[in-house]
Amino acid sequence: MSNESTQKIIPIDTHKLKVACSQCNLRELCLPIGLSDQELTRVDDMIGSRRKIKRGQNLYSAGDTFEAIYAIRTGFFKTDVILEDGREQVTGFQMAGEVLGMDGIGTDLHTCNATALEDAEVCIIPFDQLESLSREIEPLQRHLHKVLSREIVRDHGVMTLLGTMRAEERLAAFLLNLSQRLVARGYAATEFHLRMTREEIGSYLGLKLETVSRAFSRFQEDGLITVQQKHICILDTAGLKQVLNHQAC
Amino acid sequence: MSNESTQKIIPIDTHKLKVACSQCNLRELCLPIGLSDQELTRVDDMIGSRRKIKRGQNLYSAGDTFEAIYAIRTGFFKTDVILEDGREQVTGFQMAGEVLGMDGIGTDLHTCNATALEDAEVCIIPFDQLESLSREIEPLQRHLHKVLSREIVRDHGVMTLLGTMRAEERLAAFLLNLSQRLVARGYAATEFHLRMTREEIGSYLGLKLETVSRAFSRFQEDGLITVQQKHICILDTAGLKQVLNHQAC
DNA sequence: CAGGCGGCTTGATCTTGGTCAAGGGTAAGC
DNA sequence: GCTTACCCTTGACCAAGATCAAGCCGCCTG
Repeated sequence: MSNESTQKIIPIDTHKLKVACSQCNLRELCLPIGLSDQELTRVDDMIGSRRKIKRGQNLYSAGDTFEAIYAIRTGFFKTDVILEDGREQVTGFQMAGEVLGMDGIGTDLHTCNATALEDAEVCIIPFDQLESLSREIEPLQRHLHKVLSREIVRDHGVMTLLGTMRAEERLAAFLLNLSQRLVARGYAATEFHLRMTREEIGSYLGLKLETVSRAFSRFQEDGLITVQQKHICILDTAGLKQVLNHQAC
Repeated sequence: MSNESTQKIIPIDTHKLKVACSQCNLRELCLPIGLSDQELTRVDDMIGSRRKIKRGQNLYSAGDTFEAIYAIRTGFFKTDVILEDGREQVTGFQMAGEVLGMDGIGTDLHTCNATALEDAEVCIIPFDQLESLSREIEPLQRHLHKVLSREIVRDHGVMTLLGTMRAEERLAAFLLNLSQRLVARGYAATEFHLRMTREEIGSYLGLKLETVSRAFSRFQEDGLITVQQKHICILDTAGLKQVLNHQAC
């Protein structure tokens, strides 16, 4: 993975270094399958550049003019909305292979902040070029629509979580979702480092950080997981799923 | 407005009666502005038929195969997700000029139920035809993307409401949002009939029906609104907005 | 017109999660 | 290596909203 970068001797401007989509191991997450070589080349040409974002920096902020969407190559992000009175709502956590910035299409302004929770790199997908290309490449168009739609469905899931679940159910759902997405990327399902703080988890789940902390402790007491700061091991996936289905009290 | 229909003497099968988009007074809500006559004709051709839905019936249900999205001509809908254990989360209320069904694009299956809360009529927009046409008509493509994106942003708003607001703030936000959307359709801003039950409002807002009822009563005591069953008058819009900004206790 | 039902309101009580506070661990910076 | 700052945990207490319960209103149906 990091072979490429550690072996390089000659200094290269990585911003200009082109890692073609056609070569990217995240391809199946970002692009439709079944594109012809020629079509893939055109996609490669569209994604002209990449951008590195340091931990803590914003990829974009609410109010920025919308020009592109972003495919995450490496790193981990949160998106959030800040209310006038300062309250924060984290609307999602995004990892490699996922797409950021679609909130801006509707108004040509970004409506939320996207912040790197660890050093990250994204592919910049200029949206007008994407629209143009997807008018010509039908599978690309279809894929874009699917990505947009899945975001809507994902949001419905979060609404359901916030509207109907109690604290421990929410955290169980959160851990299981994270685990599942890591598996899809080839990582271990049961052991991982959280990139976000308890407060950010709490904001996402509609809970206070103390409640998140207590729920972690409770899960640990019950033998469902082990917690050491941000290092989580899931010991009993089935048990976590039961927490989810155990509705009410 | 209703001149057209009241003046018709000859009985006509309204299912076959074509009310062209080009003639529809909701056009500016469904379609981009600036289409040429020729383009509008092609859109008219695409939207082949309409469908009436009786109060209480579903336009589509979770699990149905996805084939079309729907533009509401008349009536009022709710969309909801039912969890395995029976819990319901209402994900939105939709009125004339709004678009339903975009949750199905991602998986080719609808992921929620769309239920008419009053007798309704929708325009059926076959999605493959819409994709095809939007590959040719750039403003149509752009518009579709904006509609999808705005749905995402709307969902973020609901997530914020569910994640950070207390009961009375939620209800105030709900009433103001409803009022604003009615105004955009030429209705009175301050007086309207709720089409949904307290329980459905509660599900949408992540509250129990009793809490919704109490919040209504509280607003009435405070002189912000009058409530008679489902008939609402907003007496003090500014006051409701203050409830929203008054954060915490 | 009577009866029944669905939906709404209101009160009393309980529970979950929020709030406030103290203390400890870890990692980054001097 | 020490200090500092951030993050996390845990406890005690509190309050918002859920739950349980009773009764009412208005509408639909027979």
